[in-house]
Amino acid sequence: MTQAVRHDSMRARNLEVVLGAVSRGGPLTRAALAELTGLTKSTVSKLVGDLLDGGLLAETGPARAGERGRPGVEVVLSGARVASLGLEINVDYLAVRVLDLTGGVRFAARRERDNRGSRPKKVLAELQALASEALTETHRLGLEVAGAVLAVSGPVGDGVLFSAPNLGWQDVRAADLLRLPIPVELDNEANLAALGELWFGDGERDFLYVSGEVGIGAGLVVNGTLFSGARGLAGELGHVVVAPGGPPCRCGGSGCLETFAGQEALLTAGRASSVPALLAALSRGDTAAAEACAAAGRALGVALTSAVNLLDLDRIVLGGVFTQLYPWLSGPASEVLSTRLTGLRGAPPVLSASRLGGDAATLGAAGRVVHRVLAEPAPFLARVQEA
Amino acid sequence: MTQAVRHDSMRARNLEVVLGAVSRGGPLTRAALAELTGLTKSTVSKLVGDLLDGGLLAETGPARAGERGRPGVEVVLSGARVASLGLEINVDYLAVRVLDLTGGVRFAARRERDNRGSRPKKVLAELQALASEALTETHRLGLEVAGAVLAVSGPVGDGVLFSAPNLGWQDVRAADLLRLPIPVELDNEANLAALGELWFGDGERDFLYVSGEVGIGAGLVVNGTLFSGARGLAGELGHVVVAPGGPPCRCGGSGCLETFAGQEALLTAGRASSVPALLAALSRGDTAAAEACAAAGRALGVALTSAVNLLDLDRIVLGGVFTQLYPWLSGPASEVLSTRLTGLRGAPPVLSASRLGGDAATLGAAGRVVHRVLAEPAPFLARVQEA
DNA sequence: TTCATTTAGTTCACGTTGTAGACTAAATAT
DNA sequence: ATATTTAGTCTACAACGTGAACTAAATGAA
Repeated sequence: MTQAVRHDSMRARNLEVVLGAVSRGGPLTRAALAELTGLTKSTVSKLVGDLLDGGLLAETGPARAGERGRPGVEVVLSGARVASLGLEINVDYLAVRVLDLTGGVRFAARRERDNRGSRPKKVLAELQALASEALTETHRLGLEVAGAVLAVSGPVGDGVLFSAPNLGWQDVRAADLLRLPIPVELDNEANLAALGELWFGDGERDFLYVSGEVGIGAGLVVNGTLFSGARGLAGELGHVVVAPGGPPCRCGGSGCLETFAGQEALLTAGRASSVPALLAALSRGDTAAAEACAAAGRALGVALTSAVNLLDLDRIVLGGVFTQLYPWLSGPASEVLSTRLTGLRGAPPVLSASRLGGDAATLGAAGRVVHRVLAEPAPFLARVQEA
Repeated sequence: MTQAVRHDSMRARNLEVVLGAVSRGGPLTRAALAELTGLTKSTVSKLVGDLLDGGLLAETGPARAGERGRPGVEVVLSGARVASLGLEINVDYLAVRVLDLTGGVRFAARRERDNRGSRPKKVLAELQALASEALTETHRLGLEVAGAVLAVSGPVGDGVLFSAPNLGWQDVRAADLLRLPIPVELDNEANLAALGELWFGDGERDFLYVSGEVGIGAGLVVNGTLFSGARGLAGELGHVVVAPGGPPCRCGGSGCLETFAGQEALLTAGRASSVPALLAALSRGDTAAAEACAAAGRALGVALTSAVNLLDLDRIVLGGVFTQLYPWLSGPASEVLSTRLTGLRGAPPVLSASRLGGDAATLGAAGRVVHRVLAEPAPFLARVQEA
């Protein structure tokens, strides 16, 4: 149900509106903000004053426009008070990243480490060490950490990682195993990478991010918001049916996308022992490797056709190993998309490789906390006033 | 961007909250509303007073609770002021329905008519006559018509019906061809039927409505809201790929769901000349007809598997001709769903037949106008105060 | 029958918040 | 120097929700 509005929530909302406008619209003067939000200059002045006091905004000095009239003083997001922590567990590394409110990276670390088959407890202990390091550094910088989000690859619901095909884990409450002084939230890597791409990459308001790892996941962004379905399990692109009579899949079905374009299938077909080996083979012109990628690309094209028909996408970003394999995958995939989709909807969706690569997930994870602060700045201001 | 809140929009929002609470929570006293919304009794009293004056709420007399204390006066939605018009163009009929704010049917008419191949102008002229009749009757009842929505089967965007496979139409601005004294909005039949099922049938907060007509469309409801994708073209279930090498499809691809479970495919495989003929054959135990339905059911199961994996559905409602074919389709379809989905997500989604049948679309169309009034009652109240 | 008790709804002085316009500040143009 | 233009602040004011006191209307016990 929509919440009733009272005076305090009216104020909270307006603070949010001003902060949001600044975060989207770069440096803005109070006058410009009044114009943008529809609030009066005096109200905007008060709101901006509170946000400045709270350390969420900062003045950048006079805006020298060279035009007539008194130049306005521009305000921008301030990175001086609030920070957020993004964490990621991947097959072969652990990663941490601290962002300030402006989206600036304040700390980043990555520990290369083969997590395949390691027990959750052990991996999370190591991650906790890394996170503590990040927190110490953040406090040293005088920043207050507003929250943390942990990215794992596999379906997540209600704080539980149901399965992680790359790690061999099942039903792990990963965030609860971390002992940190701030609350940690758990989410799917594909979803968070999609958000990373939205906020820091070339994602527009609407696109699908495809994460090719051992399994294949996807994060869907519609209207600038993540779509996660009824129970948060949306985006299982890997088990979209590509050929009903195809190879059996670990999900119990057969002919899922994963059986054609999952890492295992790719390496087997390409006769390579690892992704780097596959890439090496590709760059020296190995035909088996190239044909393996082409086949995977065609399967991906079929699965994406279904996705586009259901979800009305006009942009698809390929991430994970697909980013590196992009030159060999994208041709066959977009050919399938064109022939199957142009009939009904004019132009087929645009395919592109992720620009952020492996950083997308931690950026999205930390970014989610940043955006939560931007969406609800009131508590941070109240705390200041108490002091 | 989120809009800034001012005194008038605060009031508008609170009116909306109270009205929404009444529309969901049946008859409620002012005291109960205060409890529910978190507003004080005095505020609720004022808001309810305005809504009563505006004719959107009505008092039902004292709530005889038999308990101690003064009994509260319950208020309910009032059907006495505002009405809405739902229109539908189907292959073999035109339909009109008028609902009041309470969801009560005030007028309904259906003109049986074979629209296959008729020119848009002609069909819409007939529909306009039907709609005018409905409007006259509505005015006679003293109701003010807040708006109208027209349902057509085929993808719709920006007021244009891009293609209607059942009618043979292309790129028709159907709503603009109607000359009515109220604005008419155009939307997809599957989407509107999904909303009809949500508001008047057994749709819960999350489900997929599948509309089996000549083409196969779908309407997705998530969290009580219609999901329509970036450009409003989501839900093209008919062109989800079921078998990449399958029969060619009018969309340019091959092996789409429509080539297995579309009306044409069904009738050819079942050796029947029409849907009634197919049903007759089925009920007398014709094996070709039964096998045709089973095959369609399996194909539907495959397409729905992809949809569930992408969208995280736990409930699917079959509408259109699939409602009548349900007994012969549902077994094979849900068998495919179970074997392909139980591995990853425990229980497979629940399949059911639409309870509203052919009424879903007009109900959803008119219901959408009703819900718009409930979501924004302020203009109706202002108009009263002017008088 | 009477009166205490309980719950519903209204009234009104008050607090919070945004508004409008006057006013001050700081730049450019003439 | 002075007019003009735009930015930002200040202040009286209005809109709206709040909260406590108050009235209304029921039940239950003496």
